[in-house]
Amino acid sequence: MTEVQQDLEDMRMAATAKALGHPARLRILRLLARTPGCIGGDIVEAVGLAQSTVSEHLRILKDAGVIEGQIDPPRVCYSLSPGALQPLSALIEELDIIRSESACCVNPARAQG
Amino acid sequence: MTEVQQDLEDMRMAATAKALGHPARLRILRLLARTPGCIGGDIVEAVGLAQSTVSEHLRILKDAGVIEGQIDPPRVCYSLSPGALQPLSALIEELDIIRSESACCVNPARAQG
DNA sequence: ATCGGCTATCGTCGTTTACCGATATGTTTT
DNA sequence: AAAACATATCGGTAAACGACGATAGCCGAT
Repeated sequence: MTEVQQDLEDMRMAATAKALGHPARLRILRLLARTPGCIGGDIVEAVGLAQSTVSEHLRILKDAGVIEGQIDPPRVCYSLSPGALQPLSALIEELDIIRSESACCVNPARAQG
Repeated sequence: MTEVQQDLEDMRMAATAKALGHPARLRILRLLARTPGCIGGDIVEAVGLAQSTVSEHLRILKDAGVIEGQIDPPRVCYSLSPGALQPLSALIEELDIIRSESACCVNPARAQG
């Protein structure tokens, strides 16, 4: 992977992580994961914020590709985008693997100092 | 788990996700994972930002508990905090599991509509 | 005691976020 | 056509973020 590709990848993953970076949005995601059918204003009630604020959080999640909305007038049915968080999950795993393959942080030359 | 505990948990996880929500910080994490010894200004060079900016990113990562810094004068040796990202990883997995256990988003009553 | 290298903090600036109430949009029902 | 409903967007405000240069703090070396 070239440097530029890596940068783009980083930007996308950072955007995904950023979308998860708010308690209300995590709450929304949990709610969507567990609620099978179309829910509407239920989300508003569940998170305890104004409707416009919740709508904004939903937009952020949608822009990040974490959720999808399908129109079902007069509602919009939101649901998790399957696999959208996979890259982030993979990164976490990757960091752990790389780390454990490398020596500990402490420089060997200093480890005895 | 009580509602309040869940909220606290959400706040912590959101804070972790937020810390990952910037390309420069992902870059730093990858660098730290792969670099065995103590690196210092190398990080500054690698991310291509001002030293003060990088220091700020490091502080954010440290505050979120994602990395640790151990003093090795006149440097500070940063390294990944093992397991710090595990809760986030677990959440992602949890969302996927819950989702796949539930019916699809579409309300059955409307699926044929 | 001073110098030099490394990291942290401060002050600043412009941008973005979070939140809300109010309003607009779009769709079904009456 | 109008009413009812759900969601999106707008306008505004306060706070947080990202970036930088300048400067302060720390410690080893001279």
